[in-house]
Amino acid sequence: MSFLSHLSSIISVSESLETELNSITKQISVSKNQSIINFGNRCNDIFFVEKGLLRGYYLEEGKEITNWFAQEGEFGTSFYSFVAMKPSFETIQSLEDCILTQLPYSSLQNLYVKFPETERLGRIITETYYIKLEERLLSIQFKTAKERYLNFVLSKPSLLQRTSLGQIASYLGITQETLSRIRAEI
Amino acid sequence: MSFLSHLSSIISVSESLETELNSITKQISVSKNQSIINFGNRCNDIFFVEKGLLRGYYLEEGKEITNWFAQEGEFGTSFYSFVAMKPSFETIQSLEDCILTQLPYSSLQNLYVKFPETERLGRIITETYYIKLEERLLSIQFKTAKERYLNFVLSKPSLLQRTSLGQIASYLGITQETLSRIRAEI
DNA sequence: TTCCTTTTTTGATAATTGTCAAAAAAATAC
DNA sequence: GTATTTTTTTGACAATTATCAAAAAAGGAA
Repeated sequence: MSFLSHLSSIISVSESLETELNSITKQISVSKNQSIINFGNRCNDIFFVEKGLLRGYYLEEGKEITNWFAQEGEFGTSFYSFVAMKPSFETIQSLEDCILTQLPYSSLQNLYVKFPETERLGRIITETYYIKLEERLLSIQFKTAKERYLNFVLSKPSLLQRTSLGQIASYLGITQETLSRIRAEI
Repeated sequence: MSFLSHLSSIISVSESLETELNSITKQISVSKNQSIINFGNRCNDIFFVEKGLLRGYYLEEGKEITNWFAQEGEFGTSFYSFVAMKPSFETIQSLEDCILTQLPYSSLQNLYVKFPETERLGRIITETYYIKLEERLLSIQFKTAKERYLNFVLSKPSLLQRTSLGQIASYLGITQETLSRIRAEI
């Protein structure tokens, strides 16, 4: 689903808003395995994935810890950095050749002022992501590694093919070795 | 900090908005150990804690798992239930005698329409809570039980006195016995 | 294809945390 | 103040997951 139709599914997008959105966003192509944002830098943009796959990861004692994946139809950004305009703790990387809709922070802030109905968009999108995050927290807190993996397989089956085991393992909060063993015994 | 001054610290609250807020919210007193929302029911309200302490908890195999605490100046609600208007998975309980500002879902939705600038409030508050949740996720995923407890002591010292060990332990994703041992060795 | 690199699997062992049971301590009620 | 209930601590043991090391498998490049 494209950026505009995604937004249209949440609020009605007037013609003038559509024009404005087209003028402030940019479609960018990113080839596989590029770092779009590096940790330590401010993440000035939010990206909507039209095609491809992004992931955000932290470095924790030299190891890459996947914090999120963003597939087609999802947003990817270093949320803390983007919202607080502080340096990012995470690196955003393309796991495939991507087509992204890029929306800069400042344009979004102006958009909120110029088209107040987009505040609703921002609120609803954030609410949706909050609920997903809460689900994930509970899953990490109270499910076994195996249950979490099975849930991942059910909820994001396509990512199994599109990512590496290590990336999934760290997303689920387990080591790659443990995940490999879990897969062996299923 | 009261509900109104909390909101005023985020956006400028006009006189008419203030009047509206006063008319749609209700100050309620709740004595200690009351269940304000029971799991299985829809959570129709968001509560701002003027005084006292709330917690939200899940029942997981018969055990109470604390999902959040809300102290003075913070909001408490069953977020998923309130936003999605679905039955709540969690129970909200007063841990002390409380004075709460109660804002019903329907009034909030009307407020968003009547005072569009409040969409911004909703967005910013949700963003803030999202960032806190993300921090907590990372802490649970990558910190040891001891590190999480020490971080809790630093970030919410007053809750040590106001809650039980079991409530804190489940909030941190560990058993009460383990937390007791962690405390013994510090 | 063949080599080289990266990813995944497997093995042995250790560390962390959980479970179940009971005792000790603290809080509350009468 | 004493009894009762609740909370916290301690002990013994088990389960889960991590760590370190190495082998096997898979994927890419020339």
